Amino acid sequence: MAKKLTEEKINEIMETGIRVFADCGYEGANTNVIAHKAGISVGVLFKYFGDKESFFLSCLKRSTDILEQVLSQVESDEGNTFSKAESLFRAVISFSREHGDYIRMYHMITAGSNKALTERLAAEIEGVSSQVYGAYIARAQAVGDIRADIAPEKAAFFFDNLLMMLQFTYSCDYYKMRLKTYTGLDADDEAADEAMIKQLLMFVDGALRP
Amino acid sequence: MAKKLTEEKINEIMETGIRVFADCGYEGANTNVIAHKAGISVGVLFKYFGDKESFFLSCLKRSTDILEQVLSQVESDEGNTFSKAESLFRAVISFSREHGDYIRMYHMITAGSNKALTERLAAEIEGVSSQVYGAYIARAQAVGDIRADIAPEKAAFFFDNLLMMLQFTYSCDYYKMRLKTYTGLDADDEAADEAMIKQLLMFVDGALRP
Amino acid sequence: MAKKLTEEKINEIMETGIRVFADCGYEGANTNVIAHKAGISVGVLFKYFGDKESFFLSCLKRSTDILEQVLSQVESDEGNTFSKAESLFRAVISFSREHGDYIRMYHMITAGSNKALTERLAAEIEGVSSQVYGAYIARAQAVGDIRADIAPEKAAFFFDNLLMMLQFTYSCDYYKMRLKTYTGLDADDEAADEAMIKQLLMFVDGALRP
Amino acid sequence: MAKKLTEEKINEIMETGIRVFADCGYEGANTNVIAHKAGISVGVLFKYFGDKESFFLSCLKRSTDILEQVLSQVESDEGNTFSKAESLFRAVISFSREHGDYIRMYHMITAGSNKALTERLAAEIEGVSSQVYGAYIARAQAVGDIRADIAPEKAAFFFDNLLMMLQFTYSCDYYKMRLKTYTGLDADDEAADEAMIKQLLMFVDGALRP
DNA sequence: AATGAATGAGAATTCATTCAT
DNA sequence: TATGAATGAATTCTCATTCAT
Repeated sequence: MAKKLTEEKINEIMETGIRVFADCGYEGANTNVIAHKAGISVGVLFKYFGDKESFFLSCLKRSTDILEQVLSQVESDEGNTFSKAESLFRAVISFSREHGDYIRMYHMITAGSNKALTERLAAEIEGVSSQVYGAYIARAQAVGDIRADIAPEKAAFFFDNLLMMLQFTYSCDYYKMRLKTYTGLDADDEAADEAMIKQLLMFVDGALRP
Repeated sequence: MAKKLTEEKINEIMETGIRVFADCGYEGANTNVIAHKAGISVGVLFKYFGDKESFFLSCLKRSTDILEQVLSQVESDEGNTFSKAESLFRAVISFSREHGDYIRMYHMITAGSNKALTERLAAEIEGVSSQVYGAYIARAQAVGDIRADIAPEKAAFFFDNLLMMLQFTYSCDYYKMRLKTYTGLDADDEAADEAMIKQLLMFVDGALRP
Repeated sequence: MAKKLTEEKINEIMETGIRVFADCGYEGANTNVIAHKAGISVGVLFKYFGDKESFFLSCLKRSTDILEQVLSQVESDEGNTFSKAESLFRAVISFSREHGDYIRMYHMITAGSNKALTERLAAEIEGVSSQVYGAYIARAQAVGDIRADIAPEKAAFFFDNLLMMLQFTYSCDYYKMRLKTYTGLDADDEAADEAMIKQLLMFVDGALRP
Repeated sequence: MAKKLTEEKINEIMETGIRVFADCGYEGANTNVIAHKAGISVGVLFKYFGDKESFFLSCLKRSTDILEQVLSQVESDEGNTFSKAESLFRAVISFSREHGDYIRMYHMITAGSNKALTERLAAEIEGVSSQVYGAYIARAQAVGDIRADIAPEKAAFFFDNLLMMLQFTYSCDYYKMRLKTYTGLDADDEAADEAMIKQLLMFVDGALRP
């Protein structure tokens, strides 16, 4: 049986890992369970990924890569500053809903539990979104869509802050609850998205427009 | 050996717990290690706090209580909408620096790994800050300091989102790195706070002022 | 507070111990719980009884002593062989009901769990009933109430065997169940005693009468 | 390491368990010790048997099954009431000698320490011997070998009582001592069996014959 | 190369016993 | 002398990792 694992199978394994890590946390995740759910033997898991930590890092890399890909795509689309913001909001919400595991995984690790991991992480995540949003704000500023009195890199930072919270809000149970408590909106109800997006656009517009 | 633990000692144990939970996560934290670091025997830990989960909940309660206390204090202070915002920013930054463990603990748990815990958590954290910020925005709106076209509860929500990210930024290593990447600022350098606060004030002012 | 424990209090402590040991077994019994139930501090328990094992042995001694006392009393009463047997059966049943803990304690230890204990036990229990029943059978034989073809010590042994099972039957839940399964009788229903005693008398009478 | 345990090995593990449980009682038995004695890792013990209680129940089931098997075999053999009784006595003595652990295990649990276990036990042990002896007595009665004035189920009960004590006598140290004290016989000396069997036969014969 | 059974170090929790008060 | 809080060794059970097949 010299049938090496296909790339597709490897991705499937990581997807399973992402799901389990997101649900159970790093320590709480069980490699035996992950292997079983992925339909492989533990032997393969360890042969291909080394050990639990390396496997986790691989999963994390994959999830941030995919997120980055989606955001870059949106940012590079046509459109003016304002309409692009709307597209970004929509993309973030829909991505967070569909791939909540990725977000939660990212969220979990940025909380900095497990010092050793976080440190080894620094290199791995290279600012997922900072390039994307930095570029977005820079372009907006270039065409005069951004007030001049706020430093563009600060603006990009605050903008990203709002988007990160948007991610959490649409993927983590706790943040869904929090949304409900604050605004009465249900994160799982797509019909409510318009209201959220409209208000957020106004908020950001006010904050950034010259 | 027959001297009952003072309340102070109990608090000290919880502080140790908060630090370790914040560093290692819930599953990653080792009760033997916590007891050792706190200078007590494991027996005491379990006698006073029941089991690991209850101990964790006690630690969490303590950290959120203290945060809430600080925020309420600031919010109830004198001052107009604008100056109060500045006070809040300062308070959040300074609290996050001093009690980073509290924030990281909170951050970690809201990421939602360990489903069982998160659920049992819902009741415990009753929106730490939602009342505080809700009240702040409501009062601001009452005196006409807030634009009318954004729903006040949405405004409070976005406002809180920014403050939560501020907390993370000044307490979690990953977010400090992120701040550096975006803005070049060093979260540990207090001299840099003014710039951050000033820019954030402008951002929020623009977003909310009528 | 130089008030030494009264003998009465010591007995009360042992009674508590007997109850708990009988309910939970030796390893299952918790000295802290026993002390608490007895209304004393663990300190006292260990000061007066040395350690858990010694305390257990004291409890055991007490329970067998009391059993022996009751049986001796009955055996030394007036009456012929036959009526004395009936008195013994009644006494055993009523004692087993009232002081089931004693019997269960005895039962437990004779099962030989906890090797170390059983060995140290040998000396402690000096045949609780062998003297009593030996004497009974000897006397019966002396007056010609016992068939000559069975060796009197064997007869006493089989007789005691039946009485021991009677003890278990009226004190241990498992044996109560067993009685029900076999005969339909309810060990807790005193009205059913007459049937049991009558049948047992006939059985023994047939087995022993010349 | 990847060779699944043979059924034989699994039985060997249970035999070890039976021995240790019989020696130390349920609470006193140490799973690490059992695994070590059985030549396996603790991991295997828990993988195959779930937890300590389940393992105990498995051991108990095995020991009662085997006892029942032996008794049923004897009871279904050829022979009249009297000769069958003799066969039963011989079988019980030899089984108790050979598999003393089984008997002590059974004895221990029927003593009823550890309430929870005893209850869960009720269902497991379905009267090991009551069917066997009930059938034996019923058949004897059918052919007129049993006196009519004792109810057959009572007769079976007393008969079983004597056999249970016979089991204890030939497997538990305490009961061996007791035998010695009463009769001077040595339970470990097979040469002495004839005397015991003969006397017991006479006792039972007198008790039951019409 | 893949499997998955076995391993055993490690973690939570209990409880007999001590000893400062 | 009595107390009962504190101790920490011991116990059950888990799970990352290995390696014989």
